[in-house]
Amino acid sequence: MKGREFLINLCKACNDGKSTAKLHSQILKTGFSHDSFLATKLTSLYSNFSSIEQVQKLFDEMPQRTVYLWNSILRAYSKRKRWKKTWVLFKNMISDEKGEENVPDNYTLSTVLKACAELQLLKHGEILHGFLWKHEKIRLDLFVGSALIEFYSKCGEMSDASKVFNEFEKPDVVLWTSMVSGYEQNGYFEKAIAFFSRMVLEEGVDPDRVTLVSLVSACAKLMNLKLGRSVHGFVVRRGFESELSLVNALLNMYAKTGIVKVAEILFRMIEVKDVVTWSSMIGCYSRNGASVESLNLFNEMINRGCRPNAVTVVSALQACAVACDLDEGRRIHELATKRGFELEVSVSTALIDMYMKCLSPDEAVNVFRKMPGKDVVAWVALLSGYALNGMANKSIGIFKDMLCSGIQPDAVSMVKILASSSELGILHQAECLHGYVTSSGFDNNAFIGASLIELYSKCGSLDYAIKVFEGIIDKDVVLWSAMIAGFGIHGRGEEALKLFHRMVKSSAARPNDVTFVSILSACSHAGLLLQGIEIFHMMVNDYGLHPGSEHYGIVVDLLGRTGELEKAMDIINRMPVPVEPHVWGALLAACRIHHNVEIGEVAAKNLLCLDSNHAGYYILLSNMYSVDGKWGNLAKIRSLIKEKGLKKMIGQSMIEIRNEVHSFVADDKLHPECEKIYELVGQLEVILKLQLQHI
DNA sequence: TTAGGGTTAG
Repeated sequence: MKGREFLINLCKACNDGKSTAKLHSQILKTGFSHDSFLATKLTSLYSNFSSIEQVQKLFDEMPQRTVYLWNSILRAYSKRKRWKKTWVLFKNMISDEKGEENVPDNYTLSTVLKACAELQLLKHGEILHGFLWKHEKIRLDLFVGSALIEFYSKCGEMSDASKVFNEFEKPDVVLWTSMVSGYEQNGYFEKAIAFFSRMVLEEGVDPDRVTLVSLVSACAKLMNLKLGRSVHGFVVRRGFESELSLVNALLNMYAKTGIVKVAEILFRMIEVKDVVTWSSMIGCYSRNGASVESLNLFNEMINRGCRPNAVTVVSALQACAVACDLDEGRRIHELATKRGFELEVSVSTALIDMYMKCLSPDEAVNVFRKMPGKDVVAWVALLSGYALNGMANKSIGIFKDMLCSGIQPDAVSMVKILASSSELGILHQAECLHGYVTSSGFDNNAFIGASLIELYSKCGSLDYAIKVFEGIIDKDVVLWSAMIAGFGIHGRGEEALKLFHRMVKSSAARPNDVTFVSILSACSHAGLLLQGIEIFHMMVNDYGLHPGSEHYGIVVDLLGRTGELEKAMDIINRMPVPVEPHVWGALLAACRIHHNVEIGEVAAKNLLCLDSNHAGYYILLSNMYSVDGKWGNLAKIRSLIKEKGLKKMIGQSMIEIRNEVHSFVADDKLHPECEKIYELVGQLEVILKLQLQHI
């Protein structure tokens, strides 16, 4: 048996494909090819160093198939994430006539359960679990236990995962971690944290780096920066800073909670970055509106030789969408095509979103057409994109097509569909969608409720909006804000104020920055100057909120409408946040109304510095000149518009006849064209809504 | 021969 021992030693020395092949030929030469131990060793060596085809070939040639050999081939497929094949092989294993000891053991079960988890084969996994009831020794193996927990949590069955966990008297850190991450991945973030606390405080189990990754992810999802920071401290104390997955999780936590500066410092401190590190930081910038930084980092990543993956591209495309940078978006599209992940659902969807936000709907539609597996997110990106590009009339058709394709909307998509429909203002359509919401059981969703209120408000039916609002018992801040905004857009400022005070006095909801946008603009539209200013002070002094450019814009609008142009100018000069174009725009519009060319020119100058390609602002300025008879200046502006080739999107009118929506350019020909339609349909029931829509 | 983890789209 000397030769066998020699071969076994040779196995230990094998560290690449070449030496494995050499060993294989020696085994064949020395006549040990029937030795099941050597065969298994050889299979796992091939599994490590060669292609799966070679492993399979070797397996097929084996005269005897022991459970060890089966385990080796199952692992070879599982390691390569070939889950379907792993499952099929397992089925072959249990019905194999060549096998002598083909009863699956703990190794087999943990590998196959993983395949069931990845393939979401709940029933199959449950049968395997049933089989284990007769084999306690295997069932209580820690590896099988963690595989079972992972299987149940990937199938969304956390109560079953918990039952498995409770069977273990002394679960190890991996089992505890499997539960923590199971809860985290199924959206039970509080439970994940509670489970972690139990593990550490009650059971005295020392968390390792993997446990901490799941914990940090839960903190990020809950925006629990306090706990997250303390975990960061723990990571540093324990010397886990070199664990990239953990640092990436921390980076992501700061990114998600909007602490960009800290994320930036952490990012620069990471010496060896991987694609996840880069993608997280690029995504951090995109989500926080820093599109220039995001795209610069994307280029830096490529220059440093790190290959972007689909996730990186999605984040970079978001930055293009934020910046309206169509050229850069197209370049990234090309890159995605070259790298072969253009057709991945998330990439295609991000492309649709980018093209739509860069106002190039045709390119978005091209991407959508090419997509192989359109899911609800892709459909909704298209639908919202049309609304954004002033073609909300197409949205409802897309929604119908989506339902016909068997795609069911979720809560987020319902919100988007309602928002797109609100661009049209067709009451009949709103009622249909409301019916759909009710029949699909989305009634109690506060976000959907708020969208319905907005939709009915924009369709002119404030009564329906109030009905929806009063019908929801647990009113949260989103709902209150939506209703206040509803009163606001109807010019019913007093009622908006009344509702705001009711909210403050009689509800648990605390007004946030959005609520203040709603109430301030309600005051502005109704010309309630004093009340508006009072609300603004309340926001700062009573609620400690920091007004953004949007709030300042409304205050400027408020002062501007009532002719307080100097005061408005003063507010702008003292703004602690960057002045965005719309603030100067509000002042310029006010100057036009009140014929103040002097301040108007200051506003225009600043405005055009910030955004020199917005045709609307030039037109606003030229209108101001024409009202005041400054024809020379007017001519200059007009020629500047021509020179720059700027075009203002033309307003359109929509008319719905039966179930068809028709749009017209809103000029003098509008009415005759409408009449034509009337003639066309004769005595048929016409018109639900006629609305001038500025695109 | 075996385990648990980090980035993305509406």
